[in-house]
Amino acid sequence: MTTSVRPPRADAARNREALLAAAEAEFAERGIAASVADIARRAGVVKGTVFRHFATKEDLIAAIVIGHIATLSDEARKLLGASDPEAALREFLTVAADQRHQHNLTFLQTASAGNTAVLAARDELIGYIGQLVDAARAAGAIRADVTAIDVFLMMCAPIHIMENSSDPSPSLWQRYLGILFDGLRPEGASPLTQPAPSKP
Amino acid sequence: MTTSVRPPRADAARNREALLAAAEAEFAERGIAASVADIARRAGVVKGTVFRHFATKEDLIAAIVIGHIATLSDEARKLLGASDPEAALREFLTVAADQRHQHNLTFLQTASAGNTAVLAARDELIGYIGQLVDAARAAGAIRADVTAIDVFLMMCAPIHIMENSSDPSPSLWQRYLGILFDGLRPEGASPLTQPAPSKP
Amino acid sequence: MTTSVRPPRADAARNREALLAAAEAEFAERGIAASVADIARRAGVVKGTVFRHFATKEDLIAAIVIGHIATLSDEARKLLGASDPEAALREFLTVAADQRHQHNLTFLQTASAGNTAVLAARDELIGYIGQLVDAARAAGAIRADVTAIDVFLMMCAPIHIMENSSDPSPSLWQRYLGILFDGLRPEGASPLTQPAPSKP
Amino acid sequence: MTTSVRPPRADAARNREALLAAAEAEFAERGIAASVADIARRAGVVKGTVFRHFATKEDLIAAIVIGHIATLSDEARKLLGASDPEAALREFLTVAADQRHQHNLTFLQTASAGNTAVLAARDELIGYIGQLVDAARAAGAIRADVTAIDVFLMMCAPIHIMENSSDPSPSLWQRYLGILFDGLRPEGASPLTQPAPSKP
DNA sequence: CATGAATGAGTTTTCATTCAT
DNA sequence: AATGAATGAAAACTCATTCAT
Repeated sequence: MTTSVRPPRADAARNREALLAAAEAEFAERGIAASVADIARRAGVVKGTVFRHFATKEDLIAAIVIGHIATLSDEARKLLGASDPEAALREFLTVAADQRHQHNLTFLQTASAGNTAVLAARDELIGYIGQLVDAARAAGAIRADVTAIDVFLMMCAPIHIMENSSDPSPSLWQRYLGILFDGLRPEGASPLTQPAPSKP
Repeated sequence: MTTSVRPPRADAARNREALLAAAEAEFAERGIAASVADIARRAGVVKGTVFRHFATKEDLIAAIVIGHIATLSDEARKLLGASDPEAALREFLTVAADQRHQHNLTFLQTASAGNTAVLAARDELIGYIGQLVDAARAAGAIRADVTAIDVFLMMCAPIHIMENSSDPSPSLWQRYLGILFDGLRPEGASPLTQPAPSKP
Repeated sequence: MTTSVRPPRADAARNREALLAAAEAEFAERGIAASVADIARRAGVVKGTVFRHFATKEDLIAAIVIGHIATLSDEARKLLGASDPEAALREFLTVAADQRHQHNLTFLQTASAGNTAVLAARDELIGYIGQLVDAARAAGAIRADVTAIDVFLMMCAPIHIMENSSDPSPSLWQRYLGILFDGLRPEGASPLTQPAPSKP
Repeated sequence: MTTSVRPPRADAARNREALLAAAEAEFAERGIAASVADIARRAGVVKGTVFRHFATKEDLIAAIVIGHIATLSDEARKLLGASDPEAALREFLTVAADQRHQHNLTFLQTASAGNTAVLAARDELIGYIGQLVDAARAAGAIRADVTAIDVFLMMCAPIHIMENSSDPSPSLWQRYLGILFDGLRPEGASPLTQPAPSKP
């Protein structure tokens, strides 16, 4: 019976959440240089406890990244039934960029690159993106030669572009999302010399 | 006649070049975490020699970045007189992305963000880009609302997009440069909600 | 009853003591140039452990200095109730010089000059010295124009004088303490041109 | 014929003086941590040149110390014929402390302990001090049991005492020279338990 | 004689991770 | 399950000294 009460689990779960939140905050403030010790302190636990929950600093990063990807998957799923497929795709990209911007964590992506759990979450997200893209393409809202993988790969570009600026206005990414989205539309699309990637 | 003066300088200059090359290689392989010790070893010198040439790891990074920016400035200057302004701008973006791709060093940009020498080189480059952009705009090849700073900030986007892929084909960036450039063209351009940044 | 709690603490406390002892020994042998690595080796721990106990080399030095000052404060407090105030002050200066001599650490004083914890301990000590001085002055045993701060500042002088000798006899400092103490006594005291310092 | 002109020597001598001056200034500003490189830069020469003149950093320090000792020897010699032996001794101690204070170099003493050239200069100085002391003792101006070596060893004490203060007034040392000198006078002198050192 | 580049050992400090309690 | 002390490898940077030119 897994329904039997196990109070310690509640504590552990709370610690896990506290750690994820603390880690996000520390990484946002101090970049990849955030230390496990600082994260533990911020979460109100001791260093050893971090490693009980996440075998490795990399695992902790992966858990954060997976959380963000899952949020995006949820968002994409919600948008699947939308009546305007173009608006739905645009909304998804807006939400994705906004999330990346608010949790200034693009660098964590790199740090969790090969992690298999991240890859699985990513593939799930790409599935949802595929459905958004297919609907938009069917509605003539985006060019024919653009794929789900393309959109997934381009998802963070507005934030990356913005990060090249020394002192950007906080919503500057919207400008570049606009330009990018125009590039995705069928009007004025010129043929692409490179084929779409088969794997993300 | 000046070639006969100060032979030791030749050695020092050779070391400097070797260090820059070794540093680029190490940074490309191991990211920003590449250590000065490894760079020294690769260049065949001792750690202390690195610091004789570059007072700080950051200075070394800045020297690399400045080198790349200077190369791009040269390229842009060469393209200023081109007869086809659209092709010239596209060629510049192609060269820029190709350079970034061959020396997988986008992250060094971030690491040298505040460096004043880098800023100066950057501003010079933006000046040249501005001339390319003005010419292209005058020729009706790009949308009216796009500025030199926009182009500068977007320059690395194709590489960043490509880097999100686990196993990209080596010329995948060309695909995204194509999409991006389509976004820069006047056909099908939709109004941008965010104003252009006034400073890079 | 509290002695049975937290055995690991005992280990840590032992390490802390070992580190302080090792640091004193190394500093005595090699001066301020003694390295943290050597101190760790001597204490039988690893370098990292030093920094777990003392965040900084300076903190370690401060801990040593504070320990010595505290010992002197204890000594001074004990002497407060003595029946012969002159003997009490002389005894205090003797103990102080002897301590300084046995742990040849006058230079650590300089190295921990600005440390606030050291300053607090110092001020406490000066308070006790003040009481010894007042009692001695009231008994006519020392000149009227000498203050607690004077005595505190002069405390190490016998050791400094002795250290100027290449090969002193181990109790040579007593000779100079004698001369100094004669200078503090009312007999033959000539007026001082400089006022007493208001702060140590 | 050593009288033949050797212009290069003039340069070398000038460099030597510049180095000594620069070294004194650097040591005064940055303590024993002053680096040979900084000294060279300040003297307007290159690091290698420092080592041509002084085989070792220690040798450079020794040269400075010897210079100061020689100045004191000159001063002592001048005072030998003074009519008031007490005033002469007091003047010598005043000049000595003032010199130590103006060139805040007590720490160099320690760093050049053991150097044979320094020892020789020191012994010469002690000889002159001996004559001053003998004259003062003959005049009844100082206690019978005090020797030249005592005076030599005590010479820097006023400065050391003053250096224990965090923020001393610049002439505070005069206060402690006064107290110390009172200790050297015959009035109120109590017997010393330790014999005078036979060697400095 | 001077130059200044190279050396290499050394410094303090940081940090992810392990492990006894 | 949590604690927090210990580990040990690594990092950036400094400096007195040597030596080819």
